[in-house]
Amino acid sequence: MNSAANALQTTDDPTETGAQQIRDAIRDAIVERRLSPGTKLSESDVGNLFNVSRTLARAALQALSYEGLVSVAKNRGAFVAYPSPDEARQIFAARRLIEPGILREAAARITPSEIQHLKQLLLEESRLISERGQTARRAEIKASGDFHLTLASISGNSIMQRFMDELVARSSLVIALYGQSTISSCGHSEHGDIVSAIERKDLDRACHLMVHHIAHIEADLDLRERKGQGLKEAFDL
Amino acid sequence: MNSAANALQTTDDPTETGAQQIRDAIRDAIVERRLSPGTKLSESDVGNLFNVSRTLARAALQALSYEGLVSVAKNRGAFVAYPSPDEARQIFAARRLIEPGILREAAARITPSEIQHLKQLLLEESRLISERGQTARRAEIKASGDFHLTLASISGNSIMQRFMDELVARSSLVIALYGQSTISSCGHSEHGDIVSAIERKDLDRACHLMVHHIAHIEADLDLRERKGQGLKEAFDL
DNA sequence: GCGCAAAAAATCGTATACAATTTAGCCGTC
DNA sequence: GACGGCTAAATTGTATACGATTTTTTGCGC
Repeated sequence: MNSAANALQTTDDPTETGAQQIRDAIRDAIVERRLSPGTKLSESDVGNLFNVSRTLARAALQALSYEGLVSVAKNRGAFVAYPSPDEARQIFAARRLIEPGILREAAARITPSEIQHLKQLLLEESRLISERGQTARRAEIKASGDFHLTLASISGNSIMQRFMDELVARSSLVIALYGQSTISSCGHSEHGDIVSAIERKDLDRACHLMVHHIAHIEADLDLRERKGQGLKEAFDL
Repeated sequence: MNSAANALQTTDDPTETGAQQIRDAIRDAIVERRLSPGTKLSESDVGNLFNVSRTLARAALQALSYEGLVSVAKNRGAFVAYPSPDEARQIFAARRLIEPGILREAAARITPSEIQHLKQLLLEESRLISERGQTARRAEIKASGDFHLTLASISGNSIMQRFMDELVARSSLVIALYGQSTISSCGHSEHGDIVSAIERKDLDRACHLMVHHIAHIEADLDLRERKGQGLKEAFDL
């Protein structure tokens, strides 16, 4: 039995149905960049990988398509989403639109222990940045997103939290595709600045920092149309 | 053959798979309040109603659960969502957070023909308000939401548009549950005011109006906890 | 060798079948 | 008459089966 199948046993939350576990497993793989954009996810393959029927594999893929992490083409199958530059811009535009509002909500109801939790996240992030190895890189990617998701969770609005879940996950895909700087942590210190501003109750400053932080992430992208991977374009430059 | 099954034939978009058509049909029924919150949607019943297998019925119900219009409990089945007062507050909080941003985006790129389109919507809304009959009421509900969705579409961000789709649909459920005033059109004139402000390029004013408009809708709700329909609470008052 | 048509394989869309769980009814006991 | 457990019916969870569509391979003529 392979490791993917084993992974399912580990999270034996009885309230979660099989398809949901598979969905979560694949989502993690996409967000942590173990699955590249454009990778074909055939229903049979996914089913075999997790030792379940195509029925469950299909349900999981459908779910991921609602989140925009997988694109399914009728009669052609499912693929890890390959966001276009325009989609990428929309994702970051949405984040610039949403996150300041979430930040205000979060700052208004944040407790000292939650501030402590945020600082803990920052520490963890720093630790991962200094570490080397692919495992650390993957954990770092996730940790960077977790900062934004934690703020959303503190805001107390589970609907906005779900929207942010989607946007952060899709951002990870975009960065995998169009990111330039090898150091994905370019914005880590900005996280710290935002926490500081929250602590000082300087909401305007915090929002300002947040908007710029998102803009910085986007500025690190090279959002030029790439026609398929490994085409003529790759050679006759 | 019943009318629901016929309804499927009408929208013969070959790109839409069967489950999607059923999903859309049920969604419309929920948004137009032909299905009440809490109604049980058994997979077999849905399948029979649309003359398809449980497979497709299940897929449609799953899809609706991702949109928050249907809640599915493991091993217990699917029900038309019965949003709690807290959920209702979150929905409107999310709209207050999102819609001003969408409005700014939309106003920045709106064309004269799109302004014309918005005014057309307002006229249509007025017409429906003056008409009587349940059909007109349902159309009015949809038209009222369409105003907000059209703004989202003008904003050009398809991700935010999808978020708004969900929020507007769920708002309709909330109003069905907790709405007080018989006249759901209490906020119609506010739509007109917003368009006027957009036309004058007075963005701040438009946003201000929008936030208050949403607040007005929410203020018309009686967000007190109702324990199930037809419980003791209904008698020993 | 290259292009193109037809056959073969792979993959998806949907229906049906069976297992597992929940719900409802029934009956005996207190 | 109310309560608790047992059985049967209904409903969901998952697997398998089959037809339809797409993709790949094959084979032929040029």
